[in-house]
Order: sequence, then C-alpha cells, then structure tokens
Amino acid sequence: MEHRIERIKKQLHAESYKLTPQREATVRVLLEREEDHLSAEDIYLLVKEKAPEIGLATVYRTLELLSELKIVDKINFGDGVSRYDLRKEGAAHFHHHLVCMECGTVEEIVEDLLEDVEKKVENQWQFQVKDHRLTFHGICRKCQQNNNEAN
Amino acid sequence: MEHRIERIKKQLHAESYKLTPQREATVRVLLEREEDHLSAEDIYLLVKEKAPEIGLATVYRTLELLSELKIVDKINFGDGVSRYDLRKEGAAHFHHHLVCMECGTVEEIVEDLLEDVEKKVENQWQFQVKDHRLTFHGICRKCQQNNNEAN
DNA sequence: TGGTTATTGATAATCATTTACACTTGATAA
DNA sequence: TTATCAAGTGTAAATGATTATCAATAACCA
Repeated sequence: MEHRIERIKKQLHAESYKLTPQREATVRVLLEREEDHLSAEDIYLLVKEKAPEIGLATVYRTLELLSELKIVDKINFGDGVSRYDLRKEGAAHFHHHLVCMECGTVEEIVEDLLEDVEKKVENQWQFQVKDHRLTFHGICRKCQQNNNEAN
Repeated sequence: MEHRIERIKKQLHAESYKLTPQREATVRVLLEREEDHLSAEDIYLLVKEKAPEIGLATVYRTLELLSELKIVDKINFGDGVSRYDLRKEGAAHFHHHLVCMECGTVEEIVEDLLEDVEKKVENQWQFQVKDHRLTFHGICRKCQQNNNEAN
C-alpha cells in the first residue's frame, strides 16, 4: 500500500502536482476499496471518515486529476453516475468488466483479451489504438445457479 | 426506410405500445442520421423540424422506450450526455466504436470482433454473455496523416 | 356517445457535476 | 523571519442533463 502511494506521489510530482492530505486520503480510499466501483459520492463519504473536513468538490477535483494522469479510469455503466477505478499497477490498458444484468454486481477481468482484436482494428481500419473499454452484460455465475434452482 | 419503420412499428405493437406521430418522427430522425451519434437534445432539435410542437420530454420518453425494446442503444462516451444509436437490423449485438482522441469523430465497426473473446469469457468466467460494449480510443486515420504531415 | 387509458407538452423538480470566490497552505525570495 | 505568490481547498451557488408532475389531448372500446 505505502509503496503504491509513493508511486502515485511520484506520478503527481512528475506533472508538478502535490499529493496533498486530501488527495492522499482520496487515494487511500481508492486503494482500500480497489475491488469496488465507487462513485464520487461514495468516495466522498468514505474519505470523510478519514478527513471529515474535506469538501465534495475537492474529491471531484482529485478524481478528475487522477483521471487525467491515467491513475484512475472513469467509467460509466449507464446508471446516472461516473465510477472511478484504479488502474492496475503497470497496466497499459483498462481492464474489462462483467456486469450482471440481474444482480448488478461487477466483476473484473484483468487479463487483456483484446490483443488480437486490436491488431485487427489497427490493420483493417487504420486506427491507432491507445486504449479500450470493454464491458460484457449478461448473467453472472451466481444468478445462473439461482435461476437453475428456481426451475 | 419505410420497411424499417414498419418493422419498428411491429416491435412496438408486440409490446403493446403505439407508434404515435411523435414517436414516428423521432424514429425517422434516427434512421436518417444513422451514422451519427446524436444526443437527446440533438434529436429533439431535428425532430422539431418535422413536428414543431413536440416536447423535449416526449423525445426522452421515446428514446427510453426504444432503448428498453433494444431498438436503440444508449451510449456514453464520457462527455456529459447520453447518445442514442439505432441497432443494425437483425444485429444481436451492439456494434463497436472507434473514438478519436484528437478530433473526436466516432467511427463504427459493425462486424462482431468479439466472438472468440465471448466464448473465452463464457468458459473461463462462467459468465453468460448477453451483450457487450466495446470502444477503442486512439487516433483516427485522418489525424494520423495530419500528424505525419506536420512533422 | 361516454368513459377509460395511454400519450403528450409545458414546467418544475432532481441530481450529478462544475464553477466562483474567498480563505488557507506551503514554498520561496528578500 | 516575514512578505509574497501560486496552488489547493471548502462552501455555496450555478449549471445542465434527465425525470417527475399534471392538466390537456388523442386513441380506443363498450
């Protein structure tokens, strides 16, 4: 954890931003809840536990900054809110998501499944791929089991 | 065009909705501007040319309805607005997008590039895929050329 | 025809996100 | 050390997309 904080601190410094206490508190929340896909509001409430005087606007500003630096990815699953997801350490690409249409849980696929597809896109469409977003919508394992039992 | 309107009319009837003049005007705009990725506001302005008395709320309601019936897909490229995209006739899956990070244009890939990837997801993650969203971010052909010339 | 229901348009309400602005902080130079 | 300055912050107000409300209208059916 501390190691990753250090890393992010350096990334900020490289662009001449500081890791202020508010920013650090926000990053810590993101690290602690790495598996979740938190909204700005969620993050705000969690950061408030560590740093009660923080303002919502600061959280938004921090998330925006982290987003620009590609430390987090801003995602949107179609409900009205943006969610923020830490990039895996050293990952060049955004990871994929499996969104269950029944229970709403979001699983992650860290492995990059798109290498072949990207090559195809670069060759056939002459489009130079820098990043991607891939989300599958469907039924997760648990809901499949529940459905089977119900029948 | 008329053929596709008929089709959509049937799809609505099948769920006991009607193709009102307002809904038809909205669908016509979507058909005419199929290549674009219009926001609700954009669509509203275009529909107003055909049916000046239409209200913005009706356009939203229509788009919501068409979305539920999977006649259109609601997409979000990260700017603050939802965009609406007609499904290609008979397409089981949402088509893919190439978003240029420099000029912002959005190209479409109709071909399904994900068949193999979906099989992998179903097998390895036991996730039953119903649909997907795939967007590539990068540099389009035109901007690549411009960049080369500039050097 | 009258009665019921779905649909609509205008408008107000909501809610996530941004902006404005005055205040704080922390670094730097005199 | 103290004055200065820019970056960063908190509060509150503003914005802008979307949704809800509600009275009026249109379509349908007995």
